[in-house]
Amino acid sequence: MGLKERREREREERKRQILAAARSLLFEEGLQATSVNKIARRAELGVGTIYFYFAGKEEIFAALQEEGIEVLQAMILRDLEGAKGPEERLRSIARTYVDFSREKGDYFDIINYFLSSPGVMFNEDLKERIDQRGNRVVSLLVSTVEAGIASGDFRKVDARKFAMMFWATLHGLMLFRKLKTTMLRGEDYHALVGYAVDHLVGSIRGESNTG
Amino acid sequence: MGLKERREREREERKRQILAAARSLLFEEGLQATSVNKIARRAELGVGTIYFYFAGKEEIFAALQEEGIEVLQAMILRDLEGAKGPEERLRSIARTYVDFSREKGDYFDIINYFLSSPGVMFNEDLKERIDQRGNRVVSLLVSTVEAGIASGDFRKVDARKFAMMFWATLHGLMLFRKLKTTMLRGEDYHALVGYAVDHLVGSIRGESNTG
Amino acid sequence: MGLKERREREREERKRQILAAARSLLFEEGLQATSVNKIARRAELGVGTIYFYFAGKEEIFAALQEEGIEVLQAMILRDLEGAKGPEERLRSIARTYVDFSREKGDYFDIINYFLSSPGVMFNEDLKERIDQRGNRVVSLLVSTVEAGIASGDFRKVDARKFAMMFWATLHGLMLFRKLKTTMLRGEDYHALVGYAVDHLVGSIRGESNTG
Amino acid sequence: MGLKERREREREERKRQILAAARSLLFEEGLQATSVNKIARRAELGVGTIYFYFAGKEEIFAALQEEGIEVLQAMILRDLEGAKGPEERLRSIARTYVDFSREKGDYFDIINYFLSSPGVMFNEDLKERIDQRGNRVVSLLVSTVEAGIASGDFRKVDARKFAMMFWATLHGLMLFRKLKTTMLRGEDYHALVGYAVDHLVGSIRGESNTG
DNA sequence: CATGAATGAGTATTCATTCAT
DNA sequence: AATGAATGAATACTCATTCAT
Repeated sequence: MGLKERREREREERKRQILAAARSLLFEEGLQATSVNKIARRAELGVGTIYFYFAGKEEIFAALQEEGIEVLQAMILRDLEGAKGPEERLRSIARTYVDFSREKGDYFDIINYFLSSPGVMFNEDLKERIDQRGNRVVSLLVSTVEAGIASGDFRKVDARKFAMMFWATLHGLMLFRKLKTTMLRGEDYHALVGYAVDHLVGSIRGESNTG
Repeated sequence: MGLKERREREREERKRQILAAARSLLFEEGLQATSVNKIARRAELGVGTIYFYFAGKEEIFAALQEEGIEVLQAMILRDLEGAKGPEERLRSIARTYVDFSREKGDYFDIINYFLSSPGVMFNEDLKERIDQRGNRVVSLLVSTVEAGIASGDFRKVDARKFAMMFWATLHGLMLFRKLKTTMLRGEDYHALVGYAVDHLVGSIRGESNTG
Repeated sequence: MGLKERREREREERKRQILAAARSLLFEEGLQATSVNKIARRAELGVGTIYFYFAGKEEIFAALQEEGIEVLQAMILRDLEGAKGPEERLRSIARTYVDFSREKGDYFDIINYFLSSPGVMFNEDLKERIDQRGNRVVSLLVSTVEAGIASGDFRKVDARKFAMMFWATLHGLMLFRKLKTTMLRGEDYHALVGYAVDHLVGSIRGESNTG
Repeated sequence: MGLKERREREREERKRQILAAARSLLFEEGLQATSVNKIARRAELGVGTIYFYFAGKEEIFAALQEEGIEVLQAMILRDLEGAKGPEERLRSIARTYVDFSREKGDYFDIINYFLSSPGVMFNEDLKERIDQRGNRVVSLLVSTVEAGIASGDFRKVDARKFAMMFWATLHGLMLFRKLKTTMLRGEDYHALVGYAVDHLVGSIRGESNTG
């Protein structure tokens, strides 16, 4: 069994090595320019080897997506530290998502890639993992909302549904960043995002706090 | 001058013919599989001819996007007819966007394509046109909100900002449809959308109606 | 006959217009990027019109080559003004060719294009004109040499052959400019050109002057 | 390690195969008509395979240029065998370059292609190799001149600079072959080349021999 | 005279994936 | 377990030229 374990460990090691290559390419050249051949070259591995560890290109990207979600989670947690009170926490998460989409644009792109590509489908394993990681992030939102409800800061909303909606709004707005030069020309994009967050946060504030 | 006019008309005719080919390909094979060569083949035209009428692939897609926005607008207007009152109108628009993203998925995809691809940029003319069409749709949202404010049904919010946020939320949620099999597994996607619309509509309802 | 003349004049006018467009393209985008369609667009003429005035692309380029040769001639004459004595005149011409190849690189390129392309052949008319212009430039060299011979500054060489050789050397050296980063790496290209001119000039200096 | 060696050998084999196809195309259809797709078809290989062995079109051409330089070198060495004395050796090299440009015109063209195309640049490796091969040929000239100087046949000139100039003159004159039907019409091209060689050789002949 | 629509073979290059070794 | 050679369809786009009007 020691053998089996070692095998397993080596396997994980190799996967990490491949992902490191893929990640550096992603950040250096962007999603589109990141091909399997390039990954192999950078990882100093044969192309075939890549396919031994990953079922295909999408799976590598999916792994990168996982990473991205983890990075996002870490950023949220980090920023959450200084945030006092449910409302401030909600705002903090929003702010972090905005930062994430700007500073870790390639991770954001890859998340958006899977969200936007109708064709791409994961296998069950992958689904499971994405599911978990994603939910962990959403959970941060959910529990923030729940905490607010418990403390009376927020109204009794369906915390999970609200969280999903909150995220959808943010994600949509991040895509709208591109409209800065067209539909949002002359308008203040940053103010729009601020408005949306204000509005959504305000929309669940407990009545006692509204007055 | 009759000649010039005829030329112009024929030119428009050809463009329509090319767009028809592009559109049918888009709907049959999807965005990704729609290439300039295929469009030319289907239109029974030389590839060069395509480039005589359109500056490049993106311009064809942009035209298709315009179409998509117009289709969306028409759908919204059609559905709006039966809707009485600002609130019901807002809900109607949301419902229509959901329908649009499902029934005219390829048009939705192409709109999302331009929203999601950081690299792609339009020339000024195109920007202008997209701008106008897009704003026309957003205007439907804006004026609905304004009407609601005027009638006292809605609170005095920034109508345009709220409209953009409303659209962002819907757009984000439409992308989340893909999560049905992962993060939203076991949850009711439809109910989520319903919840979001309810929440947003509720969030601007005039205080008199809230109680 | 007044009509005929007017026709002729208008025809020349149009050709000039086309060449102006071609020339500006040549200098802005280079030889390779200059296509007939682009020329037509810039000249605000139909493509067909271009073909009414020029037999084809090569003919336009040939006309540009003529221009280039004329520019070269003008430069040589201008620079020759200050040059006293046959030897200094010869050096002046050499210097001018070097300047021409650097400052009017696109004209140089087009001359080299016809010199280098084995396939391209002119019609008789064109041949005649190129012939004349080219000879006019070579004549400047020839007569400089002849003057030197007459004055005793130069030995009694075959003036025309020497002139052709002189030009061939210069032209070859201009092409070698590209070797600066390879074969001539670490060597002084400018000094090489200087050496060559010195050597050739020295090689025909009359014995009385050599001492 | 036997495997690695075999791989390497096979790799070289394939490259040779591709170059054979490219070479035969070059000689049959000329430089311009030689495209990567045609090379692939002739080599009975997929296009992608070509790119597996060569970084791109220019690299194939560069390899062909190397070949050409080697062919030239071989020709020079072969012809040099019968040549006695520095002067005769210099003349021999000149004669060979003339023959090379006529008999191996396509190799000459490809050498001229890299000399004439301002845009095309090699990578460092390629530079190095071209550098070496080119210098090997120039060395033949240089050492011939040096031998002449040592023997007192030639004056004490800068051997390398003279050699480069000598080559430049020859190369320029080879390009002028095209002028046979225009500027050199009625003149004896062959005599011009002969004159140039005579002149250049004479120009470095030691004084004792001049009288 | 002038137009400009139409062509379609052509360009270099990329790509994810397979499979025999 | 690992390799890397091979594929070939696919990509967007260009071009000189023709010809009916």
